[in-house]
Amino acid sequence: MKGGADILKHSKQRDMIKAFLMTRKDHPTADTVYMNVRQLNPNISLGTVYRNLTLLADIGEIQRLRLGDGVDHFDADISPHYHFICSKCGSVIDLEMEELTGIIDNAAARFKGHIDGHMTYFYGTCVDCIEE
Amino acid sequence: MKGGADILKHSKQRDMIKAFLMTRKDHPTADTVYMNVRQLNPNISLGTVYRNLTLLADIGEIQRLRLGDGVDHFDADISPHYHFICSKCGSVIDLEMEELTGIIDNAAARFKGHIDGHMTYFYGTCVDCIEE
DNA sequence: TTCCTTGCAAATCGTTTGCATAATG
DNA sequence: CATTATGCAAACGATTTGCAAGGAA
Repeated sequence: MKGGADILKHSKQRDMIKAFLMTRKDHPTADTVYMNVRQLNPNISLGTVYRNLTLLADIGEIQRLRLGDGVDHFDADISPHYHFICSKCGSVIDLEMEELTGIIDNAAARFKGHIDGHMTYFYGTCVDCIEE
Repeated sequence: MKGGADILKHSKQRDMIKAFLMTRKDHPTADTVYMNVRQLNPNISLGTVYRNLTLLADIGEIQRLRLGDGVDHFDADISPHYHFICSKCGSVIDLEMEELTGIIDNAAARFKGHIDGHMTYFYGTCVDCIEE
C-alpha cells in the first residue's frame, strides 16, 4: 500500500533546477537543464533532474510543454501564454498575444464530457531561420 | 547520393493500414493498428506499420496527432477539426466546433517569424469516466 | 529515527533503421 | 530489370524506475 501524504522535503538539487529554469526564457529540455546544473553540481544525475522537473510540474511550480517535437520542454513561467516552435531549428519562443478566451466554452458547447483546459501552440519558421 | 524521386509503389500492407484506419473514428495508435491489421495479415511487421503510417501522413492521406500523451495517434479524417483527450482513460474524441479562424493572425500580429499553422487540443474527463 | 531524495545503472516505451529478401512497375 | 517495400531484429532517444546509500525533519 502507498501510505503517507509524501511530505515534500527540501533538496539542494531541486532548488538549483528551479533556480536555473527561472534564469531562462527559452524553455530548455531536461537534458539542457542537466548540462547546465551539472556545472554547479557535477554529481547531480540525469534521473534526479527528471524526477524534480516532474515533481515541480506536478505541484505547479513550473510548466511542462509538449510541443510535438518528441521532447519535453520546461518553463518556469507558469502564467498562461502561448508558444511558437520553429520547425527548422526547434527553438521555442513565447508569443505575445491575448488569451484565447471562450475557446473552452466553444469546445464544450456540443461536448458531453468535462473540459479542464486546452493546449495550443504554433509552428512555422523563426526569424533567424528565415534570414539565412 | 540519394538519386531518384522515390516513386511510390503499391503495397498490400499500406492498403490494409489505410483501410483499417478509415473504419475507425477513435484515432488509434500505431500499436493498435498493428494488432488489428495483423488479424488479416499475421506476417505484417510493426516496422512496416510505422513506415506506412509515417508515409501516409507525409503525403497527407492521414493525420498524425500528437496530443501530449507521449504516443502518436492516427486519423484518416484529414479535414481540419479539433480533438479532446481524456486525462483519465486516454481516449481521443472528435470535437464538433467551428474552426478557430483568425487565431493565426492573432498570433502573427506581434511575431517576427512566419507561422505555418497551429495545434490545439482539449483535455479533461470524458463522459464515460465521469459517470463511474 | 523516519521517510524523502539522491546517484547510479538498468529497464521501459515508442519509434526508427540496417539489411537481405520479396514484391511492384 | 530497376527500385521500392517488407520482415526481422537490433538500435535509438527520451524518460522512468529499483535499489542501496545519503540527507532533511
